[in-house]
Amino acid sequence: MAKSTTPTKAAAVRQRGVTMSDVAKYAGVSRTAVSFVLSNRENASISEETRTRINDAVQALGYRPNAGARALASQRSDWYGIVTEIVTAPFAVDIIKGAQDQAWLDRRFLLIAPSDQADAVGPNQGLEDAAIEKLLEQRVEGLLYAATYHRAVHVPESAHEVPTVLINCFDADGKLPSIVPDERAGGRIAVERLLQAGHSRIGVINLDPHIPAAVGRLKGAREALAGAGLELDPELVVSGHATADGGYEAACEILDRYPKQDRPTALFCLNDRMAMGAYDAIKERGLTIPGDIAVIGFDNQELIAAYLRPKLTTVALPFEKMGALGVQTLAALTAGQPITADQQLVDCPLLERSSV
Amino acid sequence: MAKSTTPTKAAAVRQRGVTMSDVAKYAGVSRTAVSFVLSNRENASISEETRTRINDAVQALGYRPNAGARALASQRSDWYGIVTEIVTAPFAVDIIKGAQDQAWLDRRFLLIAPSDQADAVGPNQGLEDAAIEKLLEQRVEGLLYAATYHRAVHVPESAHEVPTVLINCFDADGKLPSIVPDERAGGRIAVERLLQAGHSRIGVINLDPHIPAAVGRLKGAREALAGAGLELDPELVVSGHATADGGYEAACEILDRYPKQDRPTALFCLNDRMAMGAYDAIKERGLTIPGDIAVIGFDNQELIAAYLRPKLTTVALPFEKMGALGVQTLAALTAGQPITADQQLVDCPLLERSSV
DNA sequence: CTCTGCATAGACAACGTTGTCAACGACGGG
DNA sequence: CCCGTCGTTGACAACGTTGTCTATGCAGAG
Repeated sequence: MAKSTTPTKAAAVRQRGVTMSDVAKYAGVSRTAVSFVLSNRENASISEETRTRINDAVQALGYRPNAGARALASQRSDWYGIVTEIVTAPFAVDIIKGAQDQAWLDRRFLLIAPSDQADAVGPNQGLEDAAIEKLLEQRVEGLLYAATYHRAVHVPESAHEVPTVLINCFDADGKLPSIVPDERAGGRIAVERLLQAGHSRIGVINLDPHIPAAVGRLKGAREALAGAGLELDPELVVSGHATADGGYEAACEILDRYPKQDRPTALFCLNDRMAMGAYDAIKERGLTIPGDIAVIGFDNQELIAAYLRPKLTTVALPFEKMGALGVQTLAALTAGQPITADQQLVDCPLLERSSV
Repeated sequence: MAKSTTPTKAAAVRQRGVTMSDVAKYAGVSRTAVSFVLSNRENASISEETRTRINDAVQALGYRPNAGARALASQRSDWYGIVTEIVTAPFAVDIIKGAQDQAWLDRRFLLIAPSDQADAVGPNQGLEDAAIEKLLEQRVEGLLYAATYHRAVHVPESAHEVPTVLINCFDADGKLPSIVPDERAGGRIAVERLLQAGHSRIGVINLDPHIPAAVGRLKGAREALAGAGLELDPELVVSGHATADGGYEAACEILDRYPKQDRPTALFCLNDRMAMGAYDAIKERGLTIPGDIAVIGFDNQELIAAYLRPKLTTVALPFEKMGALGVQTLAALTAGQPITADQQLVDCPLLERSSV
């Protein structure tokens, strides 16, 4: 600390560019000494006194190391890049949050670049390549590639030049490590919850049956039923658009198809928006939730799940955790761990609210 | 373009660090020439042939300029920093999206750093300072400072070292330029819409009356009424928590206080979550929307407004636009425009849906 | 009183650019 | 045939670090 001058004042005085030499001069020591102290290298022997003298000088002058110069000289940067369509379609923002927090803990910086992958091949294919190119120009040490919904992706060639980890998606070419939600376990836990509540005839409002989310969640549902000695009645599985309207229609179909005694007593909706529609269908028929029909969702889209009446019990997608794990994995890779195409599954926790 | 070798192959061959000299050697020209072409400086005279030869070499070698070195040498960087609590509380993500898109257009990079401002002074005050510090170490040319909800903020000292623009908040010390939503015009347009639909007795579900959003929106509401020769009945303004429950309670109070003929025929809810609660209160009383009571919201929180039944007419907060405008303003400042504490107001457009 | 080792200094070469300059060969016009 | 211009070159000094190496002053041990 400079004795009486406030740091503010010193900062104001400073004109562009206090360098290491300035610090050295001010402290009356050599540049070498300053460099040693600042990057506290081990093999250096510096007396406690010089050390504090240098630190004081840093404070007094408001010295700020030039990250670019440092990266240039040391051939390392503290940066990771994340390229994601989440910037353009902010459904899974929590991935960024998780990654950002973890990066911050690791004292690293996240450069966020936009992507318009949206659907694999598109008019904006160029944007994504350009984004990665820009990131590589900044000499990021690794890349994170995140999608808004769980699916296979084709990663641009250039991403292979540095360690790359996929989040909420996986490599169609099977070369890169990825981190995805454990859809199967999620499906299982959802249906187990329904079974535990005494339901044995369970309707499923399915997504497009080809996407990984649907495949996994359904598989989990079957496992749960099998565990109770039951089977999934294919007639009770209805697919619909992944929207409230889609859910509404699917629910109508299931509810109207059977006489009361054969009607399912619970609905497993493969996402919360569809559950929202299902709510309407159920209420419209004068039925109550969860009294007549229990409903369980998937995704935990806060604004929906927490505000529906009754509040929706659902399985959460662990976006934040995936983001954090992505950074950790990347850290391991950049530290030299061999790159494999491992897929890490992250748990989807059940959030109990009031619809079961 | 390399004639037959695919760019892929070339890229794979390349081992860390193709430099400008490599390009020069490959193209059989001088480094100077390459530098001229790549930064296409005006005063250079380079023949078309050399130019293409150099570009080809760049392609063939997969040369990628080192952004750090460039910044070091030219004393300029292509980076802006944005520090925001939006990373931690992703309500207004669209600010980031807008800023990112605009930055991309300007061929600039946005470094996004987290903040926990949450409430001005807190245990995490340090995080924000550290974030700005980190950003300055990267030698960003300007800073954007964004909040999740419109309010006054205290910006850390160090932010004054480079041009700084506030988004969705303004400087409590009145020194920095800011970009905020035009709450007043928004309030006016909302109430005008109700008036236009024939309502003259309008209830207002207010936020905490001290926050800028409430002040501005109410003022706008009064102006609209005045324009129609009416006044705002203070009894019809009820404040509540900014939640669905808060809106529910406030709506109950307004609806139950009067006999049918004196009851307001429309509710202006100062945010969508409160409107969501108001919907419940209205429906509970057997009233219809918009038949018996028209409802208009504010914020346009998509997941709510677009999924309520009937869909909610609301005034949108122009997050994306503010983000973009922030970057544009910053560009002007870094280009040398003098820094003033101007506050730019951005329009809040009315989104017509079905609740009026 | 010399030897050893510690704390520091000073020099220098990288790192990959930008930017400025002086200079050169070739070519066309006068 | 000389001169100016065009297209280009090569040299060099920045930029702010890291990293490595040799030198040096000084204290304490033998």
